[in-house]
Amino acid sequence: MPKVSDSYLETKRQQLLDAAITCFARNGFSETTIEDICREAGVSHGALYRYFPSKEDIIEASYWRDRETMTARFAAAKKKGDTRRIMEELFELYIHRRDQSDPQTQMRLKFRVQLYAEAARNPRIREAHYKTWEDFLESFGGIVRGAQERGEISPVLDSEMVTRVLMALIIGFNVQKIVDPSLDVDEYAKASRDVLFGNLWLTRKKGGDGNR
Amino acid sequence: MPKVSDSYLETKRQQLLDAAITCFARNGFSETTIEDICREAGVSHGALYRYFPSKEDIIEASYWRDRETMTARFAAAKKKGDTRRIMEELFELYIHRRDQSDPQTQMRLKFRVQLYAEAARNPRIREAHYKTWEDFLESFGGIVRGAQERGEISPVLDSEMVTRVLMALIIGFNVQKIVDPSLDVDEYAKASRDVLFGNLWLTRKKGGDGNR
Amino acid sequence: MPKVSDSYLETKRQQLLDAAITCFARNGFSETTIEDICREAGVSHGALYRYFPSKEDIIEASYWRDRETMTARFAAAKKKGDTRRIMEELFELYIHRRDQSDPQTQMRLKFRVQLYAEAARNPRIREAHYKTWEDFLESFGGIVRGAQERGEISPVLDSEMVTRVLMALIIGFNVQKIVDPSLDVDEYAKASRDVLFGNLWLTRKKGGDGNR
Amino acid sequence: MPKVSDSYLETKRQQLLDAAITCFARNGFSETTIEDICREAGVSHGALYRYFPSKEDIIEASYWRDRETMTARFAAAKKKGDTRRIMEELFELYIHRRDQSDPQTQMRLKFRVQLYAEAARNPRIREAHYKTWEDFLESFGGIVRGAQERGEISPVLDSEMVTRVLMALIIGFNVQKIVDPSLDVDEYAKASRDVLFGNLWLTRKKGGDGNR
DNA sequence: AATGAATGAGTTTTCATTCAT
DNA sequence: GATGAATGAAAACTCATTCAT
Repeated sequence: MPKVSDSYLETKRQQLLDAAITCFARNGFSETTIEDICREAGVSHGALYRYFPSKEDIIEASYWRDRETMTARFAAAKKKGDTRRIMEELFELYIHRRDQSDPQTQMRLKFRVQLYAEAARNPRIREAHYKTWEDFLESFGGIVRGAQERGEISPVLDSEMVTRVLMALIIGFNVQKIVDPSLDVDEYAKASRDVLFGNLWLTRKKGGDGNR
Repeated sequence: MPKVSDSYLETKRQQLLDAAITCFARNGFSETTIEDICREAGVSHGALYRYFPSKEDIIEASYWRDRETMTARFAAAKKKGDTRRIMEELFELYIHRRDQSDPQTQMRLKFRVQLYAEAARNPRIREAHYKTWEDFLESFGGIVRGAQERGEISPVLDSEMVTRVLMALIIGFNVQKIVDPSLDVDEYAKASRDVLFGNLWLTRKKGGDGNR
Repeated sequence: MPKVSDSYLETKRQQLLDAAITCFARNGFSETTIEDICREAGVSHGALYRYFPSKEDIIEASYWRDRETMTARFAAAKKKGDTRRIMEELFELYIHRRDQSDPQTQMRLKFRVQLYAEAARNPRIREAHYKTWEDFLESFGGIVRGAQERGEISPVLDSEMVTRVLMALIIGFNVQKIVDPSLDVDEYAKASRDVLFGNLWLTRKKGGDGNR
Repeated sequence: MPKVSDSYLETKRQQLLDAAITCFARNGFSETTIEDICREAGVSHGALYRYFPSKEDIIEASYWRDRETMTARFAAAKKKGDTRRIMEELFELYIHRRDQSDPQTQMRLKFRVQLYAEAARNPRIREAHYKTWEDFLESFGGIVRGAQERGEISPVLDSEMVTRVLMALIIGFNVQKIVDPSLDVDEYAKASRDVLFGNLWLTRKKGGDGNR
């Protein structure tokens, strides 16, 4: 038996995880069987167990596999110019505005909604998620704080909470897109920007209330 | 036992649904067994099948049971004064600001996140959700349109999309609260209001961009 | 609570048995639920258990209920004139030639086929059946023996076996009628009589072989 | 275990069917559990479901498995010489005269009686049975018609109905043998032949009645 | 390394029977 | 006497995991 190269093993592992993500997105974690994943990946039962010791581990590994994509995108976005541009860029990236019609994109959105639910009952996933979001809050919060220091963003606002609002806009889009796939990403993005950039209200009576 | 009153049967049915919602919130739909629900409700599984023909039906009925609470709250909120008040009120209601520490509230939030995931794979739940949200978009959209006519809200904004942004803020809070239960509802609500009421940016350069 | 009359109880019992026979004929013993019988009879679960201690007892009682009909018919047939007439009469009666199109008749045939199968696994039913057929073999065997003494039927034949052949013609019709409901009872009866009365073969070469 | 040969799988399937037939013969279709079959075959119930998708399918497959034996025997019998010989041969074969004491034979008879009952409520089994018997009626009916053309059998008789009478003698024996296992196959076969070959009645007065 | 046959714990569901009212 | 709510044992079937080849 020849020892196969590590890269071969790694590639196969990634393929299995991609198959798993596809299945999990389609049918949720619990309703996806090992059989489903093997069929999707075109391997046998036994083979899968050489790469992952249990279904539980596949679920967790699929989380990290998906996260790779996300963090890579964020790192790229951070290099963009000013805060407003970064915010727009991020939004752009996370709701996949440019490739909304791509089935892969739809699938990823579904996968993430499954993750939200899984986080509610699976401590490992919850903790992983927690860590990821903590990092994001820290990282993006820093950008907000920079903007506050430069006098662009109101200093009375909590930078973490502002980040959370941005995240909510992304998460909330994902969920709504699943319930109504006809939801137009561009229209949503436009309305989100209008709200974020203060173009919602014409009148400003009692406008300061919220901040005091 | 002999023939009992209809109200007894109805009460029992509601108790079973409440037990089901508790279990579903705790462990998701698929990972909750009929046995779990019966244990929670303190009945035998044979008894449960007198009230619901299948697990699938319990899932759907639990959706409608939860929806009752939501729509009742919304109807009450609508009676409030001006648009801004309604918006605040709604937000207040849906993120349960007043009873955040109540275990029931936490449980309901979890239940709804499970529903989002279930909607992604269960057509019945997706359609029910779709209908509910369609009604809400229509209803709250009307309030926004009223505000636009009165010159409070910018007429260039799409009333439905504004509603969707509001919904996203609620949904996104739910999801984040689950991953990080220490997330403070008041701080989040304050940041959300600031964003909604245009207090995010101090500078207004290129302020019209968002609407172009 | 007034004591109801015995005849009321007896009538109700018979009604329950008739409902049971209908259900058993339709779906077999095992596949018929107590619920089915109660629905057919229009009574509640609990009521049925006042009349029969268990499903097993209903099965056995249904056997005896059906047997009543059969023995009554046989007693009547026996009074007919000569052997050949009795044989024809019997045949007539058991395959219900006169009321073949009656749904009740079809149902009874089906019920009896279920009984044959039940006898194979249920000692109580097998023994009851055994006793009934033993009586019939004895009774009809006597008629055959009478005919043998009078020189009508060949004395070398075993009277019991001749009876068994007659029974086989009846049982075999029942079974075939179930598999093919279009099977015509008159044509079958005619062919049976032809065979019984020796009109099958024109040639009689080696005719004595069978008796050797 | 790795991929095993197709013949291994086929053999195992046949073993499972033979185990199923044994159980069905012993206890009927409905009263036989999957567990019973697995115990009889010495496999786990998980294994059984690799070969058959449902109990329903096992029932149907057991029908075809049993039919193989029957049709093989009939094909052999058909090669025998003249009609009378074929008729005797067939009779011989179907009532298993030569191996009456073999437990396997007893079991097969019981299995067939269960099939008769199952045909009454299971359309798949009824239709399969119908087809099998239709083929037999056609095939054996041809032999009868041949004998009629050669002047051996009365031309006024319907060849199909004559076949049905023969089938009834076989079916009726099966059923009676189950209720009374001491029923002697040789004595029954002898009486049957006597009847078939016209040795029942000595007197022929009114002998033609049956045919008019 | 891969295969897929086998296992058995666990799931949903049914149903005969009991018994409080 | 009748009702029907409740029980719980048992059934069919699924599926993660193991392991012989």
